[in-house]
Amino acid sequence: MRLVIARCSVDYSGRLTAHLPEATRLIMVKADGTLAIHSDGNASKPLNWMVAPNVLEIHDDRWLVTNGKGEHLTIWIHEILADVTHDLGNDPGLEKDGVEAHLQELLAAKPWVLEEGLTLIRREYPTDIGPVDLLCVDSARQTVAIEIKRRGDIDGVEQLARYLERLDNDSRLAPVRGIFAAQVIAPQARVMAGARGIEAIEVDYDGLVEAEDAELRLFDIR
Amino acid sequence: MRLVIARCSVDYSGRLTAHLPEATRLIMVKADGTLAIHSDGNASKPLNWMVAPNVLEIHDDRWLVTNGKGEHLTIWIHEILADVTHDLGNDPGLEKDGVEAHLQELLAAKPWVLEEGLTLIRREYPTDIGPVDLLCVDSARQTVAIEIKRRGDIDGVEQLARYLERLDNDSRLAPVRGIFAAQVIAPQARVMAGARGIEAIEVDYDGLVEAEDAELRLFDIR
DNA sequence: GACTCTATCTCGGTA
DNA sequence: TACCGAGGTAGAGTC
Repeated sequence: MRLVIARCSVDYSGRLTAHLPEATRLIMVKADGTLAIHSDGNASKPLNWMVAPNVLEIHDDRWLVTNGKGEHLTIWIHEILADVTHDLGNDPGLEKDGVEAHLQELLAAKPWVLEEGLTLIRREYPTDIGPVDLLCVDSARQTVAIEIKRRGDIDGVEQLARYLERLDNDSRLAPVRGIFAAQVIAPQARVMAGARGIEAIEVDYDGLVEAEDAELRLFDIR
Repeated sequence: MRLVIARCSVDYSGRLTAHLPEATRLIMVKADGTLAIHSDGNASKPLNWMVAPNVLEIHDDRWLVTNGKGEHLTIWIHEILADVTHDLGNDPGLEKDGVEAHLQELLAAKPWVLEEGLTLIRREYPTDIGPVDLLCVDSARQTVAIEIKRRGDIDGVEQLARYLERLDNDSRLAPVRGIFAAQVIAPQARVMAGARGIEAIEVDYDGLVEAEDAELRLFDIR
């Protein structure tokens, strides 16, 4: 990683056109070629950037960065105040927990947690406006579409309502009812779900994880 | 701005929990307190961060960052390889051009680009759930509500559908039909628009800009 | 301060 | 590769 502190001005042209007047800034160039220009305040995001893959041409008075999509960035270098390079090596990367994907996995494995007798048909059931998180059948053999969110807001309920509208057009599945599952459901989302005849269920994520761990321990004593 | 290169491991807990195994990384601390941890590749975004306002406590073996929302970040410092501070001063900031507002301007000036015979009534026509981008009349004197996006997605179609519902309650305007205009329209949005009787039109932004430039040159020879 | 909407969104997944 | 949805979205504007 190369870190340059420089007085510079910048022009970007691509998805929009933008200009940065002269000031002192940090130019960060990563090993893969990704370049970012940071100021010292007023934003955690860079002022300008160019992601890899790109081509960096370094001239005395300016740096030119171009990519294959017709975007180009010109950094006019007025004065270099510092210029250091460090080899950071490969990064093992971030380990996340507590995201929607994991919640979907847990509920796909045990849909009956949401309602006694639910059986999974498939995850990511495709419709022509996008995939439904889970498609199930209930104990009375009615089709149930399930939308899963970490945080249950109004737009999630609307998303599920749209899926239900599409699925009801499929005579093999209709009539389809909906379940909106989330760790936390906002009051407005609950109201909206009620108005649409959709059941809103809060899920105990930590409880599910614990239950999963307990089951694992049954087979694999550690 | 303080730049530290260090071997470190990181734990974040807040909106999710995440862990970074030990590796060499850049820790960037901006003047306002915003902190970001960058690896050397595979991402333009920081691996972890904490935006201002926050509190940074520096100990020998670890840095603790906390904010008022119950999030906390722990950086375990194993070895510091570099540590420099630069005063960058205030940044004059970015000047942008070419966003949705500009597209709305261009179409307000020439609604007939979307459909022969369209005439503008007004921009940002108010309804009780928010302003419609453009309200027009067509050659048959029917009212037309137009929603403009840079990228046309399903939620934009829904937004326009809600406006149409409101506008149709106004007997001076009804019946009102809708046009959904965007530089690019997603297939799902196209399906949804079809289902709602809304016309979806992709707009050639660059072409409009060129046409505008050409017209300017007619009056103002440069 | 809370809410809404945009974004050079970024990023990861999948067809 | 292109498309699609999620995000610790961030950030700007409005009420």
